[in-house]
Amino acid sequence: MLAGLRRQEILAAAIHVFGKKGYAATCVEDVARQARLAKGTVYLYFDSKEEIYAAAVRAAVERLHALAAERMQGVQGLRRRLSVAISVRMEFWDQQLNLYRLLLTVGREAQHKRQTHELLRAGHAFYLSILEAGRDAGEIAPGVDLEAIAWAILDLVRGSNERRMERLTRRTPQQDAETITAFALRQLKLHADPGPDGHSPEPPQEQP
Amino acid sequence: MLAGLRRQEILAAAIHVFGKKGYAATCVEDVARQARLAKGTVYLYFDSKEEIYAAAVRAAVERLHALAAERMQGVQGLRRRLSVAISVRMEFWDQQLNLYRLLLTVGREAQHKRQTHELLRAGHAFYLSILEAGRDAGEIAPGVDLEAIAWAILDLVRGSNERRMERLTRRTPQQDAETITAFALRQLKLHADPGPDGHSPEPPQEQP
Amino acid sequence: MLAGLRRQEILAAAIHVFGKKGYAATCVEDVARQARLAKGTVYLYFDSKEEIYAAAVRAAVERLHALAAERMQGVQGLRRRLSVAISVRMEFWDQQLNLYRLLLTVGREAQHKRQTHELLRAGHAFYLSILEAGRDAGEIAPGVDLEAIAWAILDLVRGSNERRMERLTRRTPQQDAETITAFALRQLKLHADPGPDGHSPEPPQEQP
Amino acid sequence: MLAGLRRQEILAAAIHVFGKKGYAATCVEDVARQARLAKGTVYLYFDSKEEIYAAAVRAAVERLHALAAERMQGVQGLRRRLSVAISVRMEFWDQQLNLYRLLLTVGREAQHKRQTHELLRAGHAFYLSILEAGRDAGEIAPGVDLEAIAWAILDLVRGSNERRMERLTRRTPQQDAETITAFALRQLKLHADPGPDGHSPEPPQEQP
DNA sequence: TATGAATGAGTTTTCATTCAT
DNA sequence: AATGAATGAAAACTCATTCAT
Repeated sequence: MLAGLRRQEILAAAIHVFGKKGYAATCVEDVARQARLAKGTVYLYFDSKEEIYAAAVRAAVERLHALAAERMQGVQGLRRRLSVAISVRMEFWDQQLNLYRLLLTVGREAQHKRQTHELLRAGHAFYLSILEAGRDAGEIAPGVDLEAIAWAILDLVRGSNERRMERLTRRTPQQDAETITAFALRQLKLHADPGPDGHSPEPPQEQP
Repeated sequence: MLAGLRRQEILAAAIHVFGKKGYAATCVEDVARQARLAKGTVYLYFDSKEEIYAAAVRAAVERLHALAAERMQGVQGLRRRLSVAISVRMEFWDQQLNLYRLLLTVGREAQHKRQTHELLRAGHAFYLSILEAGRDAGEIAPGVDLEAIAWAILDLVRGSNERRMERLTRRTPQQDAETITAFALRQLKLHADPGPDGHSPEPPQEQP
Repeated sequence: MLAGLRRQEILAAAIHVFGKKGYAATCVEDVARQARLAKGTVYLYFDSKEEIYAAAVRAAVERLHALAAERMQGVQGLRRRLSVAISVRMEFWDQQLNLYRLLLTVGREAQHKRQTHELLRAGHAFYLSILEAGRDAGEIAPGVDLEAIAWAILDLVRGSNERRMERLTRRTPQQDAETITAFALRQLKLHADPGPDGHSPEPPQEQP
Repeated sequence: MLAGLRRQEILAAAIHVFGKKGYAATCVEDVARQARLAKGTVYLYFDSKEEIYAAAVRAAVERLHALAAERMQGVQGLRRRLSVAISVRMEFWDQQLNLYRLLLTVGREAQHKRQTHELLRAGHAFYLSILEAGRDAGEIAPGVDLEAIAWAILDLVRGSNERRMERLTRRTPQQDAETITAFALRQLKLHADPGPDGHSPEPPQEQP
């Protein structure tokens, strides 16, 4: 039963070429060639080009969720949890820039809207749950609009990823993650924490 | 000689259908049908499908820049200028959601990268110039990373627009603009100003 | 009644552009532009693109026949008549290289075969009648295959014109006409005549 | 792997329909239909309609050159060599009248000029080399314009082929080849040779 | 008469999908 | 399971012809 393996190979190939040339500009033969298979073989594992795309997205999202869950294990405190949450998502997409690009392009075509919305909502829910846990633990004042902040984090993470993808920035995912975390904490009126190694990730910059 | 008018009609039709179905999924005949013209007629006014897209973007950008310049006229002070800058861009795109969608989708196709980058850079430069003017006027402390904040504003504006476009939010562009302005001011360590009508756009929310 | 004049102008324009770009590659608008008219106007004078071509050929052929008849007026003797006949046709086409090109290309398309055949037959008949008159006058021995020689003259004239048209030769129509006349006379077993200015157009070159 | 065979089939079909209707008037679907294939299949073997034409010409020319080289093998003496050279080319094209027609039509379209020139030059060079070998062997007097005679042979061969193609003559290629050879020899001031079977291919016809 | 905007049939080309081997 | 030749629907683009002004 190598069927599962073959599927993985094809998905990896699909992510690669879809991400590089875009969905419309990529033909199934490109995917097959990248997977070192014949065109017909791809159709033994997937019913259509469309399905390949859907499966690729689904697989990536599952891996992201698994990775995020794993990395969040045992991390305590709002500051630490938010920092890890932002870092893990940024680093994950940074490893998958081709797929990320794919999501951004293809995800807007009318036919893929639904799937893209799911993705966005899932990302939003992820950050929101962390923030809400912080509020429930009393770390955040009750009046703050956590929904808006969760969306803002999503927006900032996406923008950073995109600039990196388009080579409009030289910042590393780690640097961006720190900056975004600091931004978020400032919105939450929390002081930036001193960081794991005892010094602040960002100078206080307090006005006189 | 209604050539100019016809072009406008075709552009409007193109923005409509491109925005709805995406660039790749739309055929020139769809555009023609929307404009109540025959396929061939479209080619009397544009050399190619590609050129229609380019013209649509160009026209929108010019209108945006003209509108922004006009609305910024005579607005003084960092807080006011930033607020207007964010509002004008949000409202403009809110009027042009189909075109905005078009930019987001098509703009990622490899062939349109360059044009999209120009657009992003122009947006970034616009916000940055306002911030830098504020720093030069002594309204912002010198150590703040204005580049990062300009990018962040861009990201947040884009995210807001997109959520409105995808009906993931019920907030108005005005509400979002206020929130983003407040976010930005907080990053800049400025106090939110009292607003033109004498009450703060956002409660102080200071932590105890 | 300028209708006739307009037709002539359009035909001249058509010959120019058809000859330059070929029949298929030329669109009616090209013809109209060359004639400094609008596309629709051309259709007031001709029913179709096809008809323009037919009329252009017909007009040229009529002019050729008129010119040939005029130039042959009063020319006596086989040698002189053949020389003039070859010269006049070569020079005529040399003035009309674009139309000549047109005949060569378009004339082969299935739909124009009949017209092209007429043309070839007319050319053949023209040379043949001169040769036959020479034979009837006792200038040519009875056994010679005049039909074949008439075709040969046609072939050689066409080849010369074509090489000139394609710039594969630097010879003038006059030089080529002399050479072909000499070739023909040699086939007819007549000695080349001394020419109008008293010296032979070609050295005798008799074998020792 | 019948790819080579399919290509041949498509080329044969293309030569057939291009030759019949002309290049411009034939659409790729016509070629496909003649080859009993679907339109798309043709594009598996050729990149464009243009390439089909080019390949057809190339293939024919290669076959012609191979055939000519083979048939010239071991043939000695100017008379014999010239006779074989003319015969082989006439017979070859007589077998390929459709392709010949194609060359004549398409070859004049502006875009194919270069290829057609090559063809003409190659034909000219072929005859010229035979004539020059004859001169070098002392069989031809030095003053004769061999270039012009080589062009004349080309013109006459072409004319004969064309008349046969257009059914304007009933002569066989062999008959025409003999006549043209005799013409050529007469221009070269050589006596027509008695032929391989002991009788002259053409009655002496000497003038009294 | 003259115009040129509009039309839509026709052409080249691509590619997702099928299926005989 | 794997292949890749074959298919034909669909798309971009052209241009002869018409017709309202």
